[in-house]
Amino acid sequence: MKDHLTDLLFNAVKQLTDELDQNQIVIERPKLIEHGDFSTNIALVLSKILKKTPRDIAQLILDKLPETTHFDKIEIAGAGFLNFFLSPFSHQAIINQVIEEKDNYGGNKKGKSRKVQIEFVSANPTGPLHVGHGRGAAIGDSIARLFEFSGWSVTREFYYNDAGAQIDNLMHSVKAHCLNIKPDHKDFPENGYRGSYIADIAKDYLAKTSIQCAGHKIQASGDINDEDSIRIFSIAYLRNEQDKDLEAFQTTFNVYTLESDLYKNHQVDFVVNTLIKEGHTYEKDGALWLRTTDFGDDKDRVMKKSDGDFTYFVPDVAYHLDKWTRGFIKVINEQGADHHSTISRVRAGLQGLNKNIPKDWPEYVLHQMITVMKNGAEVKISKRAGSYVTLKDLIDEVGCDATRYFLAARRADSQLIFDIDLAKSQSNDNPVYYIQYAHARIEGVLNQWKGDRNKLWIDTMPSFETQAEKKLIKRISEFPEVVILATDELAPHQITNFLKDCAADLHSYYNDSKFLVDDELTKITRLALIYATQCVIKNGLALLGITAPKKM
RNA sequence: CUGCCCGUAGCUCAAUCGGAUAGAGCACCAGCCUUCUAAGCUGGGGGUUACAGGUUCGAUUCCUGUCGGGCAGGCCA
Repeated sequence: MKDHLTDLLFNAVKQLTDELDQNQIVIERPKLIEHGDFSTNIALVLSKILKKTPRDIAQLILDKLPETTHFDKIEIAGAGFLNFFLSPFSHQAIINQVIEEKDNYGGNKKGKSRKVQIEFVSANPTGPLHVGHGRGAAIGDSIARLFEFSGWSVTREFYYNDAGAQIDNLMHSVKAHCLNIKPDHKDFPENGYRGSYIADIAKDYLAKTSIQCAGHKIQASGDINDEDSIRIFSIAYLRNEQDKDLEAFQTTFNVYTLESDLYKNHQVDFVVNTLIKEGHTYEKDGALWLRTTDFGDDKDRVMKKSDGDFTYFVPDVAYHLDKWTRGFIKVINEQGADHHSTISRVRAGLQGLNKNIPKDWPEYVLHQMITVMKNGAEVKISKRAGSYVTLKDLIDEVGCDATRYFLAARRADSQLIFDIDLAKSQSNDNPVYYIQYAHARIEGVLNQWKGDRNKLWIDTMPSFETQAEKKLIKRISEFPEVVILATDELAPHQITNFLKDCAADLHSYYNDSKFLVDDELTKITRLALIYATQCVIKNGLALLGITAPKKM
């Protein structure tokens, strides 16, 4: 419909001037129903070129537009906007289309089955997942669902930093507990983790428990001096915990990549050697440096420390080379904003490999930090201090659906305040229930009708008269465009906003009109409309990983 | 000090890559259930979009500066 309108306008404008190409024609969806179903500002854009007032130009374009069955009315409004109002013929077509496509309505094939990889959460296995990881999970998983709905072949991936100094830290913390050295003791590792979960790990380790992790059984030796065993057991323990939390959050992954494997398979060595060979490195102060300034960084970075270890971003580069080698032309990394400095380093490292990797590859979505409030005070999240608001706590207290909604409903790049008490007290009138309620209400009506909803279809020209009906039809017709927008912008919150509006339109309609009326034609028409709405809400909620209940 | 993100109703957040009268929810006020789910609807109050300039038909959006918040700038991850 939008494309059709663009064609019509382009052909009309061509008769006035040839100084305009097709992609300059912008079709918008007006906010107010009084402004129609579509509108264009083309006359305002042309006023400078044609040296006429926008309203005069709008009239000229209007005169050149051919007759069409799609629109009832086209009018000039405001400063010179052209507003288009859909005809009953179009209303019928839209509703029937939704009913026909059902679960697929709103999706598209723009991805053409191309591969996209989305990495998110990627928490270090040094503690339970907290609210910040939850935000990453909600946003990352929803982006993945959006890409699937847009016809991409999606791989969801989780990267474990299971090597490096923080893991040693973890091991020493657990070991201290095994030796009965508590966090407040002077011999407890200075940078150790002080959360109570460390004691749990130590207890299970001493009890020689076995843990299921990534399909393998990891058995604790119970030997206090066996640091490797403590390390492996601790990682397995925490990975297992994280997996359970993510499962409860309706989030799954296809691939888990371990940092330690990048060392084992010599991928890190390969990256370092290639960078040396390509002449992007130098030695200084006993360390090996990468000249990232060649690629836009403001400072060169150390790759290999004077003690022989690599800095964290070197395996990151190796990991991304691996992604590239696996054929992912499109890669999206969802991370916390505290990682923003790694972007330039990873990209610089990849450029230095001279493998024709695009400069802006991979793409990043960075979510800002969450401020957690509890009992009117800010909770500082610190793994080392052991203060926590875990994802599990949230799911238990607020519920999976509401938590996912809340965390996905805001732009990633705005800081947000999560008030635990407020979330709990409002759990009953949380916006997500408002949307789910609309879905359940429709289900109730359809059940009482007792007809076969799969045979719902409008085959005579419908007469939708009320504002409520027109608004609702316009809304559901916008869904495919919202999906495209949300996917292009990597912004799931567009879906939550849309659903809230869609539910509001439905509730208004519900209070405005009765559906199960005596007149058969009116009844079928109205039921078809709300059934179509139910499909849209269901599909939208699915993009957010939120359930669509039939009863509430 | 430098770079990135942000600043919108009392509070939490939107605003279709520059559009029409800046919108929702919570909170507050007044109405609506003998009829399909009142977890709902209808109406009302509440704004100099941090501030000052600039660009143009038109700015919450783009540019410059100031103020305020967050995150980075470790041979930590």
